[in-house]
Amino acid sequence: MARAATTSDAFNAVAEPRRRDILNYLATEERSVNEIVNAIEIEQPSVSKHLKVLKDVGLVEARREGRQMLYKVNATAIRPLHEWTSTFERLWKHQLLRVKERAEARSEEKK
Amino acid sequence: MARAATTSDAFNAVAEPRRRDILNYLATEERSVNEIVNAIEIEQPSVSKHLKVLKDVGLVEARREGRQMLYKVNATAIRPLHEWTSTFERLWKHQLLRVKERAEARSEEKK
DNA sequence: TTAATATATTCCTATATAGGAATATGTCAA
DNA sequence: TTGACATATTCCTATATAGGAATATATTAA
Repeated sequence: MARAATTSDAFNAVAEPRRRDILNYLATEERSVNEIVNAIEIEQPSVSKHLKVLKDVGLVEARREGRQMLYKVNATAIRPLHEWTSTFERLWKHQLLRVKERAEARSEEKK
Repeated sequence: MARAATTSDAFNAVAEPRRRDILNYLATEERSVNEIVNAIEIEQPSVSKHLKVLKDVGLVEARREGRQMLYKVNATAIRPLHEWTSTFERLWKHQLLRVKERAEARSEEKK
């Protein structure tokens, strides 16, 4: 079996760094394909293909305006990712706390 | 060009659902490979391979104890993912707020 | 040493890309 | 209609899996 399709869910779609670049760029505003092409440095066909993947998993929405297609982020589709990572937040806070404690213990020893 | 390696970063490693299953299972406690195999329903060689990927990107740490290898989550490696998704939090809260507002406007019309 | 247990690795194959090149489709203006 | 602009699609190929099967390695106990 091969890897799951990039369009199988937001996790897979977002694994590709270029697609995260696109989402980051769209975070502030709705943009046309050409604006994306100019902002990120990728060929237009590649951008269109990435946008298709993002659209398939609901991470972006598109609407036509004249000759242009305007894309914007559908942030709610990113939420499951955020929520999954949140279940580990308690753990890394705990981890970082222990790192800090150890550092303090070490500086205490030196006194 | 093919897709980036699963070991290229946490985003790619975590795209595979089985690996998220493993991380979820390890979230509560350090576990041996066999415990993982029994908990998740995957063949042992597959589990070992997934663990290798997770270890390569620093998502888990391993230590030997007798014949067993004990794995635990390194939660700090999940943090970049959490942080990236957080940049969109403002957006989905805004989106959900507007959905709510529209619903309220509709129910107001009906009165 | 040998056997048993625990885990890792290798070999195999079907499958799915990502990007480049070329081309198709869609929309507007003259 | 025709040309120009904007975007999408198709075709191609190198590459990287994920899982199954078989086997290798490591560790302990007898």
